[in-house]
Amino acid sequence: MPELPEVETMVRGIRPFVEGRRIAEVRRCRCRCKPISITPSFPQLARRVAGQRVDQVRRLGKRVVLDLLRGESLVVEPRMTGLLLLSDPVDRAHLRVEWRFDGRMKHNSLWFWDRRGLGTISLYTADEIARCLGDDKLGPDALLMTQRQWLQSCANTQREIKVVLLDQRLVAGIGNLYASEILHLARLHPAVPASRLRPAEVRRLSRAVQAVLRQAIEYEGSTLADATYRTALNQNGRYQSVHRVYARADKPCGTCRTSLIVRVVQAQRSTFFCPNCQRAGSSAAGLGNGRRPKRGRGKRASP
DNA sequence: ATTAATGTTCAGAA
DNA sequence: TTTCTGAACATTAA
Repeated sequence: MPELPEVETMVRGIRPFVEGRRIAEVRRCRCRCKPISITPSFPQLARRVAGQRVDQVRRLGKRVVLDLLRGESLVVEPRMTGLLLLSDPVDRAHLRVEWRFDGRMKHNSLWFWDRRGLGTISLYTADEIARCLGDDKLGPDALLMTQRQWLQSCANTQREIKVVLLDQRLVAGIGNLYASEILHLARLHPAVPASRLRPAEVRRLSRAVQAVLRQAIEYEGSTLADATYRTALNQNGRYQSVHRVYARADKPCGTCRTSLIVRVVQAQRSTFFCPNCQRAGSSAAGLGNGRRPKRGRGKRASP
């Protein structure tokens, strides 16, 4: 499930073979699955993109953006099982779209592959990007979010911190897998209301976000048991070997070796955590500032 | 054979 | 305003 590290890995992988090149042709691959969502229609998109040169490849939250020299942008949203590939994939059954480039390099095509088909491809003008993916729809990138921004965002909502991490309007890039890993590293219980986190805890959270995402990028993302996620060159990610909690229900916690990892459901999605390392009440025992009840804001504002 | 589970986003409801 | 629910989809496991 491509989250920030996987999408960043896609961007870095395809960049050398895509930036600066001219798109000769866009083709829809024939597969018998239902067609994925393409905006505007595929023929229109293909016509507007053919002959255009790619200026820049970048990541916007969990999306890959190909800025074209003429000013429009292709936005690829992998969602659950979407991938960008440079090398001809083994499973051709779920290829969706191919971009062919002019010239000859080691790789001359870019494919969008998507087993479940929830992914989308859109061609946007600059206006449309601002409207559909602007600051009101997408929070700061998780790698750029400051401690101050975390403090502010956490103070503003009573929702459980795990659920908050998944809210792309608050912070862009974190998904279900990394949310669990981040909270484990930060030693925070996933069900704590965000507004109840103390400053020291928010600081741990902010640092854990950085640490987990950076290392996950270094390891080129997580390829789970179903082997869906692959890098652009069709390699496995390696961060799954670092996972402490995700998909490890009933296994011993690798950190404390005392408790078993627990799976709970929050907002209809699995959360994994260690009930020993991630206690609901106060943790941060050793750190100065031992206040606890203060964090008021508990009562509803009456209208 | 049916059913549940998987996770991201968005529309629409509470 | 804020938070919650279900639909979209393909595949696998129970």
